[in-house]
Amino acid sequence: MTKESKIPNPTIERLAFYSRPLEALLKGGPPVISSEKLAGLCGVNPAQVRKDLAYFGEFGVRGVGYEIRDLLKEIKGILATDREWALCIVGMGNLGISLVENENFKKRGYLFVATFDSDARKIGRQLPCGLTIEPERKFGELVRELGIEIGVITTPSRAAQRVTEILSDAGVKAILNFAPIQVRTPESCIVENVDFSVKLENLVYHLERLYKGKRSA
Amino acid sequence: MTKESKIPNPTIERLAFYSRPLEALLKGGPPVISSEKLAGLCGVNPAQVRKDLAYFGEFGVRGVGYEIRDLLKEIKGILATDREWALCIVGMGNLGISLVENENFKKRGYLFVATFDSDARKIGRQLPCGLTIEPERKFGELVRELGIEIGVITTPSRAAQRVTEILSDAGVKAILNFAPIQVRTPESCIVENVDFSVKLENLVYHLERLYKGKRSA
DNA sequence: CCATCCATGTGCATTATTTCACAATGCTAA
DNA sequence: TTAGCATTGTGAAATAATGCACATGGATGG
Repeated sequence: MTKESKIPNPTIERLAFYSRPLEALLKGGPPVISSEKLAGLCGVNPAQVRKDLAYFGEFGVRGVGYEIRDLLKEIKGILATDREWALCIVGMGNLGISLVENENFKKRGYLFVATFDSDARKIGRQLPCGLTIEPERKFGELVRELGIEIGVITTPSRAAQRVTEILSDAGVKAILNFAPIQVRTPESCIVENVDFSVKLENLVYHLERLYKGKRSA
Repeated sequence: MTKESKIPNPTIERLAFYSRPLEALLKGGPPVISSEKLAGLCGVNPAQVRKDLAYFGEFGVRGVGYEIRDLLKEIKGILATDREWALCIVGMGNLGISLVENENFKKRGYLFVATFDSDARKIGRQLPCGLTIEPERKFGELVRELGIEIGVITTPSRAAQRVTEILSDAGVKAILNFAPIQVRTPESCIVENVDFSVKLENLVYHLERLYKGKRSA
């Protein structure tokens, strides 16, 4: 609306970040928050908070701060988390199941509406959440019928690329990939990767430096 | 060793990233890879690959490329993933269990050696991997006995800060936090956060822009 | 109605990161 | 032994992101 020409990617990530404490603050406490307070809660610089928000409009009142309820609504509007999204998930191992059963997703409007696996022994099994594990050949049909826009991949690495292709062929527009491999998608499909081990490797790198007394970053 | 003065954090993350395809390439194919090929596999710029590596030494041969086996060994040395690390995990819900049972961690030398929960009904339960769920009061004792350096938090948000403090008091030096909340630690303890919803929110933001025909970043 | 206060919104300097472009250099083959 | 080739390693330019510092402008109280 305002100057959405060139919005830094980190800004988008931080918006999601800001919404966490805001949600908590809704339930009690003052109805207004300053950029300084919010920044403190998120571990960032106050100017950063103001600049991030300013990309999308003027949500604050000078001399006062930001109305928490309004700000949250604005952020959700920006991120498009003010609506529900239909997800499917492929690969119903432990991780897949833990995601499907996770209440945080549902609470935020991310609804798993179909689960898939290639293992014949799993197909047809009913999950606690009520969904049944479907065979992969049903992708196309179910994606269309249920209006699935986002696919989550929790298969082993070796299956991830194949699954990505089947998903994007079926019309899925975005993929959240938990397999520790870089999957390729056509232009029409965007990907985010979540790789726990990368985070751990980050940690141990810094740990090791600490032990050696080398400070870096 | 070479010029470790000021290494960008993204570089560290990418090193972990590079190691994924390298591991796969070890099992077959030519023994040498060029920065261009590796970059292609990881979706980055070739110069980036070379520069990232150059922070730590000269691992390639001009006109030839990088010996895959050697390069992988170097990267593992840099990241300190050439040794085993003892982890504990707190919060044995679905997610916690899926992490403990995850083979990827073990394969990379991240060994869960203790699991904790505050729920009396879970304490004492034995997991498929052989570990028993311990009560939180045993933190101090077990962290010391088992040489635990890294703690993983998979509790609900409301417990995350408390658990962080108990962990760092017990002597844990690094924390991987899966709770969608920013935890504060003393200087002596470093944190990495993994927040799936943030990734999803990123995706839906971009999805929404796509639908509206607005290209950004 | 005006002066003061305070936190926002923002231009600009700074810092960080990426990418280019090319010199350096080991290999290969004649 | 030398020329040619291919790919690294790297200074310097370009791009991106952050943080400062202050002008701006609502709110409040006299």
